Amino acid sequence: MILRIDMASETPIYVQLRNQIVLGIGRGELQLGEGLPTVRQLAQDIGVNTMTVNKAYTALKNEGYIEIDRRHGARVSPSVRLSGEFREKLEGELALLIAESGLAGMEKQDFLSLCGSLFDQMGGLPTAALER
Amino acid sequence: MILRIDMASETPIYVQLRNQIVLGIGRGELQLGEGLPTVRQLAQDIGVNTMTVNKAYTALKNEGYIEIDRRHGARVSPSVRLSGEFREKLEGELALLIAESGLAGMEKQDFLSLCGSLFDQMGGLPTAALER
DNA sequence: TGTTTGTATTATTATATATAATACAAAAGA
DNA sequence: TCTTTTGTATTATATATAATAATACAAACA
Repeated sequence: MILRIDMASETPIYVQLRNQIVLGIGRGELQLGEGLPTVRQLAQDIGVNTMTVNKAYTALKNEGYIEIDRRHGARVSPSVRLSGEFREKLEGELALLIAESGLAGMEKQDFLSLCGSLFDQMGGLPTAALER
Repeated sequence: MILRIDMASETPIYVQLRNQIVLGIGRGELQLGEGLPTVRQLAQDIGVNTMTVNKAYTALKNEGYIEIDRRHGARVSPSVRLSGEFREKLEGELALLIAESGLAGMEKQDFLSLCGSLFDQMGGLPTAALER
């Protein structure tokens, strides 16, 4: 899996790492149960400190995306989580994106089409087979 | 318009202000061309520094949401903008939200319904009348 | 017994955020 | 003209976050 880190971005490196890995799981580029690189390996590959990678891994672990075992390192969690607070976060961020999109001249149907298209690109989702 | 600022949030106050105002414009709570409070007034109302409010206003101005005139203060921009870079930002943030939603067990149709519902709540959008 | 794993610790640097206290130019209105 | 109000600029300070560096440690393996 290819990790794209923008050192000039205002988004912290560990957040970029966390986001890229969530995207990788969602797209199916990272299989459920698959092992992730060690913190030292990944830190060396992208040229950052080990603690920066560790911070991303710790965030992913706390959110339930990965499991960390001192024996095998980090691996994608074989199951998914259903956080109650996630719904509120989702609605808040979606409302802002939709307000911005509408004010930028985007039509409702175009927005929904884009969402549907992006959803279809997620090959690693457990509900992908149930899509109607 | 009611501004909800969470002083304990990790999101900077000026970003919260910026987001709330964008949402207000999108929902129609702030009419196009309507005047915003002065930086001193708003700063006093919510109990923050004037430069914090100024930072939010400057961001909104640079994004094209508001216009600032030393005579009348800040007012909602009567027209909308079509930034080319916005599309990339939108797709990136949407892809991440969709990956998280799918991994949380949310189905595609539920996500699209939520988006449609949020879109309908935006009463201030110039395309609202064209909705099919 | 070494090696590798995630993790903890301590220190340092840089940047972002927010506040405080002023100050200034431009425009409006009395 | 004078005063007020506007956004904005400046300088300083305090705090928090982010990232790095250099180690160190316990747990689990081969």
